[in-house]
Amino acid sequence: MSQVSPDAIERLLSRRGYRLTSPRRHLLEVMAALGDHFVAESVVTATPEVGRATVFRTLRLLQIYGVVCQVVLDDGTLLYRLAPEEHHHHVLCVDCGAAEDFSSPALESVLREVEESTGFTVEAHRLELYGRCPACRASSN
Amino acid sequence: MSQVSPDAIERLLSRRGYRLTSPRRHLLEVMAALGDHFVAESVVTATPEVGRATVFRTLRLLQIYGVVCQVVLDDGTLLYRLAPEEHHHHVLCVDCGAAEDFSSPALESVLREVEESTGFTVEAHRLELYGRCPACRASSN
DNA sequence: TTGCAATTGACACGCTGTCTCGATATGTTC
DNA sequence: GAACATATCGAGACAGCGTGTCAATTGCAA
Repeated sequence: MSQVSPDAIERLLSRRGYRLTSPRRHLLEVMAALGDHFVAESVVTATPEVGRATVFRTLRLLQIYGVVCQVVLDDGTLLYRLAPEEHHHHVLCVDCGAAEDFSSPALESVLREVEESTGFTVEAHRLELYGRCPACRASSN
Repeated sequence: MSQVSPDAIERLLSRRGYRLTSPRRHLLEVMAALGDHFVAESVVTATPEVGRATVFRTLRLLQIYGVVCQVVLDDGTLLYRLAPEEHHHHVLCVDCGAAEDFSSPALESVLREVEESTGFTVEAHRLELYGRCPACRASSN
């Protein structure tokens, strides 16, 4: 599950009729460099030459196409993340903030179950796990 | 899975050494009256005699004791909800905003699976489902 | 090269939640 | 039931994160 390359993202956007502007290229690079996951504000400060509004607009655009995904922390804080294309979820370390992706076919049956018992049609979902990564667990003992 | 009564909540707080102040009683009543789920701001405006900070402080306190839970909407908006005591999740209707609780024993095995494959210890999680409730589905056809 | 719609940047605004700090009220003790 | 210690409160300024507006700019198709 590796990260999508900035190049691939540019092709995706241009295929959809979006313009490849220099702010957009710039933002993609910066996000790739920020790595793992980041707060929107880091992107804003890392790109002084790109306007605040543009950062958030781009973030939203990329979210729509699944290039960027949101991560909700324990306390409700939102992080962003250049995401693998497949649908996935996150496990977050509450100590060091490390994040890892996972996908779970078994979750599908949970959804099916809920659809039956509630009568809702489930179209999307969000699953975040909070815990401790191996490294932090080792160092805290 | 019925809502905890304001009375029971008061007993819980007093058992833990918290004071039963009149703002707290008042807030509990208002939240119960707001029902289903609500934005923090509704509580603030519904209780002009209680200060803004107190509303949020109380909300946080109640969250810690599991009396109130957060609901994350599709777009990242936070709602609050007087919650049943057991651990549970939400299904939300993206059309009308209706919310329903559910609990899923099957989710446990998903967590176990993730622990094994990632090496993380999972201590908490958050699962929200977004979809359409029976009523909205019926009316949109 | 030109024309125009998409996009941008600057900046003010808005929403949600927090901090501070002097004033107040609660539960306990005597 | 009065006094005390302190948890809690209210007001209001502040902070973080995101959005709306609108004139200026730019990508790109013709």
